[in-house]
Amino acid sequence: MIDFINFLNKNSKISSECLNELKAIIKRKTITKGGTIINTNSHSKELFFITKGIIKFCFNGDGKEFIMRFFEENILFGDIESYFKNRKSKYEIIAIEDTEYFTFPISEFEQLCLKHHSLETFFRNFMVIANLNMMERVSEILEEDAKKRYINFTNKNPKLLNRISLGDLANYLGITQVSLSRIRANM
Amino acid sequence: MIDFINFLNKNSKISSECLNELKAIIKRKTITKGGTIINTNSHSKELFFITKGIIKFCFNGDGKEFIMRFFEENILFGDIESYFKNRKSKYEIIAIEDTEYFTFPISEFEQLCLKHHSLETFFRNFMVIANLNMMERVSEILEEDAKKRYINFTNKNPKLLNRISLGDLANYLGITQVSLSRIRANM
DNA sequence: TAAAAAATTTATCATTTGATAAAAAACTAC
DNA sequence: GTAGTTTTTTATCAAATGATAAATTTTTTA
Repeated sequence: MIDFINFLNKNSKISSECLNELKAIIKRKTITKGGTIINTNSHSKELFFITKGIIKFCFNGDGKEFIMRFFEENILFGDIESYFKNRKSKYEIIAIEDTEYFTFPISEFEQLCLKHHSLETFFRNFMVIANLNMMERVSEILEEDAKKRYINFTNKNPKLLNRISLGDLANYLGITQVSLSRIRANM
Repeated sequence: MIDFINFLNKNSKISSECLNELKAIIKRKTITKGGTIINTNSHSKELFFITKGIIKFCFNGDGKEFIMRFFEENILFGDIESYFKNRKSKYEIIAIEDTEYFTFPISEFEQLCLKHHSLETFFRNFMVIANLNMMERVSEILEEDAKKRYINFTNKNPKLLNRISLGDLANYLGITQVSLSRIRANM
């Protein structure tokens, strides 16, 4: 649990009392490659912190899969849309490697945020960073064509590259897998 | 200032003491159509709340303009990337109507957040909503072609439509203005 | 290890969008 | 109100990507 605590403390110092209360709501889980952590149409109410493995955070449209983001070790994430809009999940979370993770209910986390100002500050900073990431993703999709986006991804995520299938990468870039294969052939 | 205070109170109740301290850092400003609120390469450190008018939040790539979002009345926003990554702004904020707005420094707002837990909670909720908006934008760009995105925009923003030029809308949708004109011709 | 399954590549044709130029329409300023 | 400016439309051709099918390579499993 050390990694998760370090992650929490990185932005704002969390008291040991708060950490203990956090530990009480955290569960450890594992899932095998290809397994589903949350389903479309489920009501997702948890946050997740991966200690080993990768997942894809994705959704289905007209039979095709689109990937919002990959999450690997030491990142906190969750389907906050489902929780905050109180609706069934549009998204799926699927393990693309055997994955180990911590999970806890957002509602209980929010209760702790109300009690511990420093945790609320952490949560706010966490949302700021999540937002900056999404903004960067929007601006890149608007500005660059698929070839450029592929090159950018390989530069920014050299380590992820070997752990992700071409098809998943294509679904992340927003093009077909055949199209990505063609782009690579013409480089 | 009533509208801004209502906006603040919508998610979490803010004490009158906190509101008074907030009022002390808020300035009222106006800008005429076409005017620039923040420049690329400036160091943006403020949040903004529009009371009248619209702005475009955009950036330039290779001579072309790309629009991340429009902000109209009663929305809080700012170039948080510039502030939180402590770097010169990639983005520009340009008025597309004569615009009146409040503005205050993020750093002083953060100070108040440290002092007033409820304001921190507001800030966190604000970032959650901003993040959900950006996620929705990503998923739409991935899933839909330009024609569908245009139709979606007209459905979701019927009022904005009359206040935005075709060129700006094209820059928001991520296609050329000529392309958008063609799409409309074939409907 | 062999067979089966899955992932990737290659090829062909259709569709969408971009680039460019020019015409038409709408808006602005004097 | 008219000239000038800006915005929008139309047209043509090029480039990028999608859809589909089939071949090839890689991975999985029995």
